[in-house]
Amino acid sequence: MTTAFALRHEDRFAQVQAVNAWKIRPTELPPAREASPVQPVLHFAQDTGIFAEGDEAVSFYKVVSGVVRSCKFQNDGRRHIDAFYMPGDVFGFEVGAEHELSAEAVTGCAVVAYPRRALEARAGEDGAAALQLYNFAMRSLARARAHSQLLGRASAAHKLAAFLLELSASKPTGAIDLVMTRQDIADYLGLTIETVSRTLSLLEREGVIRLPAARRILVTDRAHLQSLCE
Amino acid sequence: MTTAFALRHEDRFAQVQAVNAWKIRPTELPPAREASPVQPVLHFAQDTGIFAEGDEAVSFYKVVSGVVRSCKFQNDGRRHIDAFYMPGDVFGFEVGAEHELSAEAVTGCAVVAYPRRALEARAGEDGAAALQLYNFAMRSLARARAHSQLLGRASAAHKLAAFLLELSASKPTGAIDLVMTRQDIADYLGLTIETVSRTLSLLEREGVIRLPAARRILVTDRAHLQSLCE
DNA sequence: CGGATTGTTGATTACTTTCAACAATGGTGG
DNA sequence: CCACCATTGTTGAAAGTAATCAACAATCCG
Repeated sequence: MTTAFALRHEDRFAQVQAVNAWKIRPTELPPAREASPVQPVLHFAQDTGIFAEGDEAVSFYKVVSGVVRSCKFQNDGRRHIDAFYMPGDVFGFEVGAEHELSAEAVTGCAVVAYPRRALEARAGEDGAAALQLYNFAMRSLARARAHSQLLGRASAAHKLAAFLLELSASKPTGAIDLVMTRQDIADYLGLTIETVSRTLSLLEREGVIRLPAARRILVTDRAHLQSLCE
Repeated sequence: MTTAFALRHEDRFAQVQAVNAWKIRPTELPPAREASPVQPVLHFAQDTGIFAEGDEAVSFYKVVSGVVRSCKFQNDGRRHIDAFYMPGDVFGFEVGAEHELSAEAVTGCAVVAYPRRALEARAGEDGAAALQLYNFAMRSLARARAHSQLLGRASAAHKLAAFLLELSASKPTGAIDLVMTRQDIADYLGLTIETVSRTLSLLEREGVIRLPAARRILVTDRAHLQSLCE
């Protein structure tokens, strides 16, 4: 067990290092003009880091296109995914000077960086801006609470059902195109990839979903899925 | 299983109802003067509700003395405890108009209520006040993230170790006086009371802690406790 | 077409929950 | 002050669920 974890940790670490070597660092970009209402759009290739744990938290980010994950690598080699951010979502909020989580591009994606110092300075003068900042933080808080409740929930089927409902919320057709791997889902739900895979297969056998391809899920019985979340 | 859950749910529900019948509701107090820098202190007896899920979120609260828990009752009868709040902590933040969680007095306690409307209005004018509000929200966010990571962690021993370290952080002597029940701890960590009890006994047998009384824990080997959290 | 990555499935093991009984504690009234 | 009862906590045995180990299938890329 220890060996396996250690190996996984080393693998992951090596991977992260490799990624960092060629990732586009926002801190390497010319500083944004503080007064400019339009911020530059940054592009990140799939599986590249946007910022890493311990980096100075110089900016907030808004997803323009693609999907971002924020995650924490624990010393036992496990990875905890805190959240997936979809277009429109804001991420990278921090209390202190440094990022406590890493953010990585799940798919190729475009994000806008908002310089934190400028934003917080402006909030000190402009109340409306301050309230907006506050509201973004509150939204993150609501999501974090919901995630805690999801992780505290008992069964794997519950977790998967809640996750699928979250993903399909914006898709009335019930067709979900997963952009994340099984490992991503597992790390988000506190499960293993095997359990994720098995549970999806189980849901398919029960007629709740269909899996025409590994990355495509059709929700055929949303009511049943909802009943699993109760 | 369903029956057991249903029963538990009914029991809990009845209990909450009974509690609500005689709890002191902040909304029943005369409205605080908006300009007043000193807010009234509210007192709550042990196990009484401070606010309930669905209540209009009229105030934020700061703990003066005692301990508060915020929790959510799920439809399967389980209770999820989102956080414990100690003196100095602020709770009751909400994005929307209603509380998404309930807050209850773990011990007899005193809290100060800050009228939300007045505070948010003031934040619109006074940038410093707005930033303070923002910082409180951010601190809640950091805690919620840490809690997610705790719940995502695998073993019961890990969870208990992290919980004990959290509690003993402010106690250099290593003596913890628990104010919460095993059920509270279980609902906070996503475990059952039996597992909490067994795991504590296990930690005692391993010489990491001592349990001179049910509600008293002595941390005898903090390093070992920390190694369990990695 | 290989080779690597990603995903699925089976068998076994380990851990937590459940069910059950009992012990300890604390408050109340005789 | 003590006996009693309710609440809270502990422990054991059995059952259930997810993790682990392992093999294999499918997919994607160069």
